[in-house]
Amino acid sequence: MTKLPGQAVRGSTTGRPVMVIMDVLGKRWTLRLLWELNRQGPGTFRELQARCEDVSPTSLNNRLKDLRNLNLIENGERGFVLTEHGLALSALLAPLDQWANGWAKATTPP
Amino acid sequence: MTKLPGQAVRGSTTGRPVMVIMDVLGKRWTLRLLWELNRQGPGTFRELQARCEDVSPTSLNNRLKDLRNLNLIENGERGFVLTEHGLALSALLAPLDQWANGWAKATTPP
DNA sequence: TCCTATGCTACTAATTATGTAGCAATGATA
DNA sequence: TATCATTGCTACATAATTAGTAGCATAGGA
Repeated sequence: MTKLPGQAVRGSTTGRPVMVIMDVLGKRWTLRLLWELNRQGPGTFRELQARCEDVSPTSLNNRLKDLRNLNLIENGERGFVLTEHGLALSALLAPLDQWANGWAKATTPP
Repeated sequence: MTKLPGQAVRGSTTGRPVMVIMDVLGKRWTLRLLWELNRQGPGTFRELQARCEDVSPTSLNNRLKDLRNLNLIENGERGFVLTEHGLALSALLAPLDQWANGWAKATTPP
C-alpha cells in the first residue's frame, strides 16, 4: 500500500526518495495533515478529523497509515505526533502560507 | 472545476490561499509537474508526458488546466512555461530533494 | 499533397476517496 | 461492578478521481 523509499511509485520507477515523498504528498489530505500537526501540534484521531473539517475516518486512517509507514508521524501520549523527519518536512511547507498570500493578491481581483 | 483563491475547497470553507494551493498540490501529478518544469524548463504537452513517465493525457490535461487557471503556468513559445508565481512556488519545493535523501537514509535499511 | 507535431477529447475501466454506521479496547465515573 | 465516554479504527456502499487507449482538428514544413 504505502510506497517506501527505494520502491517504484506512479510516475517514477527509480524509487528516488523525492519521488516517493511527492507521491504521498500528492494524495489528498497529506499536506493538510502535516500542516495541521505542525501548526497546532499533536492531536487525537478525532481532533485531527475536526481540524481537517470532517475528513472521513476512512481517508484519515489511510493517510495516517501512510505517514506512519514513512516514519513521519507516530503514536504518542497525546495522540499522533510528528517525528523528527515529519517535523523537518512540515517545516519546509511553512513558507507556502506567505507565498500563497502574495500569489492570491496578484492573481484574483479584489 | 479548478478552485480559485477565495473559493471553498475540500476541507476548508474559508478559501484561504494556502488551503487552495494545498488542494491542487494534493492532486496527483501537480507537484511532479511543477518539479519538472522547474528542473528541466518549459516543455510541450508530449514532452511533459514523457518527463512524467507517461502520465495519461487525460490527467495531464486536467492538471495543466488547473495550473493555468491558477496562473502558475502559461502557454509560451516552447510549450508550457512557469509563470512568475509558478516559478516562485516550484522554487519552494526544491529543498524537498535534499530533505528526502536524508530522510530515506535514516528511514530505510541499506 | 503528404508528413509531422501540436494540444487536446471521448470513452471505458480501474483506483481512490467519501459518508454513515458502528465495533473493540481503554480508562474514568458512579 | 456497571455504566459511560473516548480512544483508534473498520465495513460497506456510493461517488469522485485517475488511468489507458484511441484518435481528432489544427498548424506548419517539405
